[in-house]
Amino acid sequence: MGILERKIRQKENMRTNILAVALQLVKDEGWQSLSIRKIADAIEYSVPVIYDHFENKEAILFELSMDGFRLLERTLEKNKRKYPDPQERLRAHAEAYWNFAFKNPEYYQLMYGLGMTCSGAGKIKTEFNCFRDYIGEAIEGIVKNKKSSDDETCFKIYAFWSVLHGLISIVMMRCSDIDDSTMNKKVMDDTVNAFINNL
Amino acid sequence: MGILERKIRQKENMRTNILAVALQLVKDEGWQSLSIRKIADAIEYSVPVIYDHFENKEAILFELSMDGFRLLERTLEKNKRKYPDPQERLRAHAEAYWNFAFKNPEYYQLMYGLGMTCSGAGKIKTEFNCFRDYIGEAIEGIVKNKKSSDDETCFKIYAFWSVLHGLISIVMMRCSDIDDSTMNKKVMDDTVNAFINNL
DNA sequence: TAATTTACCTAACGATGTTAGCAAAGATAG
DNA sequence: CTATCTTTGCTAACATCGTTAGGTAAATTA
Repeated sequence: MGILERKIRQKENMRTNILAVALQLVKDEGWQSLSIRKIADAIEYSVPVIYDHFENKEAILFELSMDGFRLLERTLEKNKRKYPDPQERLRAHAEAYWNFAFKNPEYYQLMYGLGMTCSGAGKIKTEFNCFRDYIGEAIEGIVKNKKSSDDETCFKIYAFWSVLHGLISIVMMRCSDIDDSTMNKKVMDDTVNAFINNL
Repeated sequence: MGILERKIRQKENMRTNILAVALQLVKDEGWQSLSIRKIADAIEYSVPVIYDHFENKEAILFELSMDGFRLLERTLEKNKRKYPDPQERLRAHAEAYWNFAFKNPEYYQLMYGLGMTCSGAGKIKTEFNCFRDYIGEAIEGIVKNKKSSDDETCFKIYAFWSVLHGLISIVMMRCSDIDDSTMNKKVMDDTVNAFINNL
């Protein structure tokens, strides 16, 4: 019978609706002002309904965080098919990571705990760290014909990721005194170039 | 007359006591659980007394953040006197930055908004960014005899800072899958070496 | 039609940041 | 010494937050 299916569909709709509405609220007003009551208002239901679909607020943040990682991963996966040359691929990954961060700052802040109380509190982190794996694969591709120990390769992966994440964080949290966004991007491009040339 | 002075002294004592107690609470229980009421409890006064000394909670966080920057700056200033050679100085600054972050994670998290709602919300940032200036000075010292444009030097400053801040953030937020702290330090040392050799 | 499950809401609890308003103690002036 | 005024500190409240208990009415099943 279709009734059960309809109910399941409705329940899923409600769930995705909550997530969508929460994300929109965050885009409009920032993470700090997101509240369960505002979500309830926006979906036009009372507060406890939200708790039929999520255990607590953190579960909502966790799910949104996963959405962020999935969104990023999709682009990286595309790059993997599009750029067989590992050097080009690494450049594309860096570009994608940068663009992702500044086109979806809400997601990036949530995923890496910038300027907000931590979401998954470490649950996600190691499991879901797509970027580390994707740049790791590319760097290994570049480095595999040269003499380079496993440790050295691992170090390079973290160094590469760090400079990207660090620069994004500094710019996003307004710690940088460079206002011009193209200028900031140039810092990244320069650093990525220097890094790749020295692999 | 000494009465006024005594009062001023008492008022200052109260103020520093609030800050000290807040910092201790944070060290014990983390930023997320710091509350005005807990501070009031700890100083054995009622809640509104706190508002005689600070405009709001954010003002307390701001002041603690400044303490953090001052604490870091003191070490950097020592390095400046201790290491006349800019290369050694830069290495010492990096080491100091790293040590500061992991000896005082509460301060570092507050200063750069890691895993917590932002404090000064950008007020401090550009004014008080001692680290940027200190490594900038050292890098300029290393680079000044080579052909290097102002832009290039500026880029290098941010690249250097980024890799340090990025790596610290990744480790501190448990995004890294390297557990061993000496191993993480080694990643930093390696990256710093590579960076300096390529200046 | 009666029983049961589901969907949803109102109202509350405890905790938060913040503030109004009052009481008591201290300082000052006559 | 007394009367005024300022300072100091408190109680009690407000609005907001996450979360949950308990009830009502509708939808489903028997």
